[in-house]
Amino acid sequence: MATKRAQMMEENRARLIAAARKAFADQGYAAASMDELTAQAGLTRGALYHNFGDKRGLLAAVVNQIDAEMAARAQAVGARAGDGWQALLAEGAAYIEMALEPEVQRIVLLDGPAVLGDPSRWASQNSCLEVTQHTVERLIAEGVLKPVDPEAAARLINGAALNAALWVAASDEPRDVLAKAIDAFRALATGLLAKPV
Amino acid sequence: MATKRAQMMEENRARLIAAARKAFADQGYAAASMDELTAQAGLTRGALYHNFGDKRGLLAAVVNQIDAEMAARAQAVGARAGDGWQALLAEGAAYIEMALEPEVQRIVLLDGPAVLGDPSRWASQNSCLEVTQHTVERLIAEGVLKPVDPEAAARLINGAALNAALWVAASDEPRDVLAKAIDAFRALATGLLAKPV
DNA sequence: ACTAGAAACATACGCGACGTATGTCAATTC
DNA sequence: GAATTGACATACGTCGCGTATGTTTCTAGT
Repeated sequence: MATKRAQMMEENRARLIAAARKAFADQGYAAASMDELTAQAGLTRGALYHNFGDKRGLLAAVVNQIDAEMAARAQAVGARAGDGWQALLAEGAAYIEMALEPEVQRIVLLDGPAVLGDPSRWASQNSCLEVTQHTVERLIAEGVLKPVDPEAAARLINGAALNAALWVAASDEPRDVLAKAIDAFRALATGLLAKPV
Repeated sequence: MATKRAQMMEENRARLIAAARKAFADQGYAAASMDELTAQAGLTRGALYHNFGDKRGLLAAVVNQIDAEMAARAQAVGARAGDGWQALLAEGAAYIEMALEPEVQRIVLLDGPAVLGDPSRWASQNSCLEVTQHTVERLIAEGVLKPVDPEAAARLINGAALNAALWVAASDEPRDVLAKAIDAFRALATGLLAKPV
């Protein structure tokens, strides 16, 4: 069993993170109580401070988990698309749609940057961003995109997408607004094409 | 003098907002103490809760003030540019540069959305966004831009610009990175042109 | 196998901050 | 000129984070 101790610890960490995802998403980071949160996980604050150091540490762990899931989903969507250019558009649309989920929005887009600082400074620096950047790099190498800085392009693309998602989520008619947002996103993205259509 | 009372109240409001701008920018919203903040302004929490209701109300007032200043600056930059298209690019670059200021970044870009929710829901709905949207609408009417949804385009443009600014500010070599960001921004923006260059 | 040590977690406490309820004083109005 | 309104100060209750101390269980060395 390779240390029953470490196994229990990993399980407790997972339960705390799961409870935190729910609490942070439902009430927001500031309003979430560590006592309630840990009780929900069947533990106490002692476990929390031992595993994550402080409240911010717990948020960081939660963000990393969600970020990894998002990156995996975006990559899957991109892989399913035909050529690289379609993949980039598909990934962008995927980000917009993912950002509609309250959990992603509240934790990753609102509280995350405010509490942890700019995402580029995060330890596991934004897997989402890396996926986009890799796609951009490949397309530049293939001559599909203009030779812009890959990181800059990836940042702007993701920034536009995520901001659009906040707008869509806050609107009264998400379906209409989502269509407009994706439409405008595709238009913007064509600005990166080496040979405009 | 039209009521000395109202005059004093307006002055106190201004002093509180000024102290709050400094405190929120320096320490962040969560860490800023209302006691210190009000003392800095030569007042007490009584004045604060009477004028702004709660801590969020004070932040909202601060955000509105900064937002208005930013919009005015962007508009001035845009007016100074030649044609409408150049104005749009200039405004975008102006936003990126404004977002480099710690006050704007911390208060408007990080804490603002986290505490007050999505900017589109803010009472004095984002003057910055309105300026960009008006510019876009004019350019669409003139046939310079593709007929996309103006609000969507404005949101994406601002989102990209502000996100780029966060990146620039967090980087180790802001000058280099700023150039890359503006470069990529201009490339992206050309995607909106009806007749690509 | 037994003991010693450490680590994971629980419990108890202090500190600080927000929001409210009550009090006070100045300005406006009749 | 007196009363009332309202802007602001003061005092208090409550809550939540972080830390310091205690306890129990698992691992390791002999």
